[in-house]
Amino acid sequence: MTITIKDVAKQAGVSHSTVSRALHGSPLISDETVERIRQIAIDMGYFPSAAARSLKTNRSHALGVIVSTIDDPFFSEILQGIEEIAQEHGYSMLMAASQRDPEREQAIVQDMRERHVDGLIICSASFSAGQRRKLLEYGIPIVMVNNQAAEEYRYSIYHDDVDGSRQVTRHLIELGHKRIAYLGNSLSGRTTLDRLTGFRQEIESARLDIPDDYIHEIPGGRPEDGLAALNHFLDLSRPPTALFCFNDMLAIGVLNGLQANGIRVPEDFSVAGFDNIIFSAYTNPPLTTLDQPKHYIGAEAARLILELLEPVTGDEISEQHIQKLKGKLLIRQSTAPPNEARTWTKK
Amino acid sequence: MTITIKDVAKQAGVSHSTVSRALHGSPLISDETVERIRQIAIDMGYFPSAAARSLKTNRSHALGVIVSTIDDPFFSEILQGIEEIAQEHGYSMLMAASQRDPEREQAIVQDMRERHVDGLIICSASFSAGQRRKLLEYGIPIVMVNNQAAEEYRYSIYHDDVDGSRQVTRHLIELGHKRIAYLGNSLSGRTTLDRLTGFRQEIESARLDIPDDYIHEIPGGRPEDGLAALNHFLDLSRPPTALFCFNDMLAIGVLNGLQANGIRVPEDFSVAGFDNIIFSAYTNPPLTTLDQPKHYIGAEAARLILELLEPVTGDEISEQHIQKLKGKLLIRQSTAPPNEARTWTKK
DNA sequence: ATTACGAATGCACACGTGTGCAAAAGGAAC
DNA sequence: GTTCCTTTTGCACACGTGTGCATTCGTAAT
Repeated sequence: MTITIKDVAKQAGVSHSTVSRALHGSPLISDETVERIRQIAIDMGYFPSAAARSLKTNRSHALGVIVSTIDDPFFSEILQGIEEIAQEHGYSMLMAASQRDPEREQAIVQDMRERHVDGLIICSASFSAGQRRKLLEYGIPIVMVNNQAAEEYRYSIYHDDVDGSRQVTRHLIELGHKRIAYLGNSLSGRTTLDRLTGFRQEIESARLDIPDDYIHEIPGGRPEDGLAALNHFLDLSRPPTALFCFNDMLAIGVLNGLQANGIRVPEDFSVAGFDNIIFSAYTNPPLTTLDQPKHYIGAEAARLILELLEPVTGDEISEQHIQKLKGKLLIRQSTAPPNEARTWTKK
Repeated sequence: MTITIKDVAKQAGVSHSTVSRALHGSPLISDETVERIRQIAIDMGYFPSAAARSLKTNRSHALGVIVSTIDDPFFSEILQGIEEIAQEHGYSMLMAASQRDPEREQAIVQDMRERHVDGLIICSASFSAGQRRKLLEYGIPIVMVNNQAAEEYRYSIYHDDVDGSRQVTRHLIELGHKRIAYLGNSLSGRTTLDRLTGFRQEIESARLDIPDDYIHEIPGGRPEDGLAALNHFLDLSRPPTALFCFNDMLAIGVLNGLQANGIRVPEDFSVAGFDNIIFSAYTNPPLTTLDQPKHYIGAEAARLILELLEPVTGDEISEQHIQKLKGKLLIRQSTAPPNEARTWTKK
């Protein structure tokens, strides 16, 4: 038996409207009645029904979060940032993973609409344009995080991948490397393209000449993918002396493969990653990478969407808010000046 | 303007009840009307309001998931397992992180009640008995995952940590180690105790004698904690030859610290972990650990709670369902026979 | 005593859906 | 045509809240 606002009203000898107002701290109700009703409500163990409230107010006080996959340490940290801010502001988090499957994506969007989430944060590199249109049409505020079509949305938070990539590449060049390769993840859409662009810009401005097969893209971004992709570079007649990986997970796999082949890092070969996930500080050797402010990105996304929902008076909500965050190069021990003499042979 | 069931009814020239029934495939409505109404609903872009439905039916079709922290690769994989099953059955996932903070925990429980989640999965080593009582009293089905008080709940899925721990310890003993230490995480409540128990059982049955300071507990389970804790063991006058860590993250930190001290693994020192998180295959050397079926644990938890909500006819729901899953020892390269002669000195 | 007025409270409806029950419609049998 | 049964549909209420408006009460001013 759920106990409702009416039960409290009966107990207090007032109407249910009075109770409703009292619990909301309406100035229409005298302080003493407010206190009296509050106490009775607590004593009776009353708690409001989110469903009823939502039905009446058209607000769910819930944020939808769509992610491509949960068990990726990169997204995890973003999620953590989102969750903290949401909870702090009394919002709940409805989470779903699309697994890059269009059907799932559609089902999720449908569900978010039915559940009337107040706002939506999408942390997925790719997201169907059709679904996006549906959501906009329906008028639900969306904040995109690190999306490939970031500028096409009104509200978007993303990391400046071009800049980050240039920082890493410049670092490798400054170490003296001339044969630098890039390993991308083709599933990541524009993210990998941006990083490739930054890479190319620096290569070009240093007037280096990079053969086509120094740029290699694979459909995946996990350690095992990096491990498998390493052979492509090692098998080249003139292999690179440094490899810049799309993300840390790939880099971790690469480090592993190099180790297995007896190739010393960084003496014989330099490796750099991107993201600075928690483990990159503990690889052997610790990984040079770009520290992307993941937690902050998540928190900012949450703050932005909340701002859209509850505009602070005086604070103008701009028509468009696109925030581009810059990361910081983190030099650890996986990069060093090149050893021009090839000292290793593939096992 | 949201379009409702009534709008559809008007358009179709029937009453809203007919529409409601048609959309639910009620046998009371003729097939042709069902089809006609379905089509109209689609054309008008109608979609039901979860709030209204939930208010009326007292079911939210949402599962609550409480986790102590999101950005832990161990929990991530469990979450992934839960999400897949939930989505498959048309349930949404309401997620919240307690951060081991009692206040947050209470706020979350309150919120889950208000939102009327149909069932709750709690993946948190510790969970306040008070909150638990509240939830039970309110009649909301709970499945505990890897909780320290697993047997006190009616429904619980957990990993047999004692058994797993024995497998790991036995492995170390069989390698010939006699000076084996255990590094625990005091924040993990019974989980660490179980692993310690398993450890002790094997030590005892092998008639080994372990000094008290070979057992060390710290309040944390991340790489940096393991790194910091390593000194405790290295500073002993008679240090161990093998260290069994509460989890892989600690072990990763330990490996790092050993590396920094120039202590070779596994030649000079053996290290074993627990959980088999994704990175433990890529440490240097790859980590010997206990493979806990994380994804499966999550999926089973979701299946169990769904079974409680939608009992399959004929399938008796037992009064209590406690599932104890066993993991498998995964021998990699971080463990080897001991080197009795101490070959290293702490830096 | 009457009027005026502000403070406090209750009435009644709405939000969008589901469902028991009555009613209507359509045949079929007499 | 009447009766009876089956199939299909509509009426009306309920779920738990929030809120505009009317109402009541108490008090002060006239």
